[in-house]
Amino acid sequence: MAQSLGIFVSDAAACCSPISGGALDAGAAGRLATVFKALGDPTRVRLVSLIAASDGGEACICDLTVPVGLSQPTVSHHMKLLVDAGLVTREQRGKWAYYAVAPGALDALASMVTSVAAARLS
Amino acid sequence: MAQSLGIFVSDAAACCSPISGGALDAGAAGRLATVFKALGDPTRVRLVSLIAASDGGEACICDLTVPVGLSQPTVSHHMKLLVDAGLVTREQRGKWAYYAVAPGALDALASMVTSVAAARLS
DNA sequence: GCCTTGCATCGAAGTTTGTCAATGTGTGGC
DNA sequence: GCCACACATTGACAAACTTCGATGCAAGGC
Repeated sequence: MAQSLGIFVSDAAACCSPISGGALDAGAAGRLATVFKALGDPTRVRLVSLIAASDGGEACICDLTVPVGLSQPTVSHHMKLLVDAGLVTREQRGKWAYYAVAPGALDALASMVTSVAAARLS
Repeated sequence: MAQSLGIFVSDAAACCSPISGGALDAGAAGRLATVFKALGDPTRVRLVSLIAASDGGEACICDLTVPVGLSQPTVSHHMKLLVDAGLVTREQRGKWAYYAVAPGALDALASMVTSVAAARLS
């Protein structure tokens, strides 16, 4: 699942599904839903937002537990889901693991949403 | 919940949260997550896409059960979630209930996503 | 080598979600 | 009035999700 972002970025580039008359096929819908599901929890929306707004655009787990008010294992679990969805990257530097919003991931998501909306005008 | 769309549209207009240094507050994150959760299922992504791509931009339940391969009560349940999230509108005309993508909902969602991404550059 | 620190993983409990069959509700045609 | 049709609601059940405490693992400091 770690590459779902990669896949849906290229889908956004290809734009609009193959045969089904403008509607997304089951595969594209499934990959899109995976990303939406990753953002379908207030805590994870908060985490992405905190990371994006944080200094240098990156943060470690210890920076995030206090703002969201959850235990370290729980935050770690949420971060894993976000990484698996391709929304966030993880980089280990020494003892710390630095998380950052995956470059282009949110923009790609936004353009997928827009392209579904645009199907209404075709 | 029927007005979560309305709320988050105005949030998009106001753009970017109040105090927390660019990060979304819990309320905004919760409302955003509600919409994402509604799209966090392959079936519902498919339904929105089918409606958006369908003729006239609207469809009734009976048009949707076959493409998604689920029972009528299940599709009806999914549509209720989408309406509650403010992504889809419902209009009863005679025996049929016509569903359409809520005007501006997807665009508002896309711009919310973009604005979170933009927090990284502040 | 040993202890501390930051994070991941495991196992478990409680809640939520997706799905269906069965049933209810309202509209239109006869 | 009665029947057929389109859709919503209810009740039930399995699967998935969220959360935690406990434990494991790797890196750094002494």
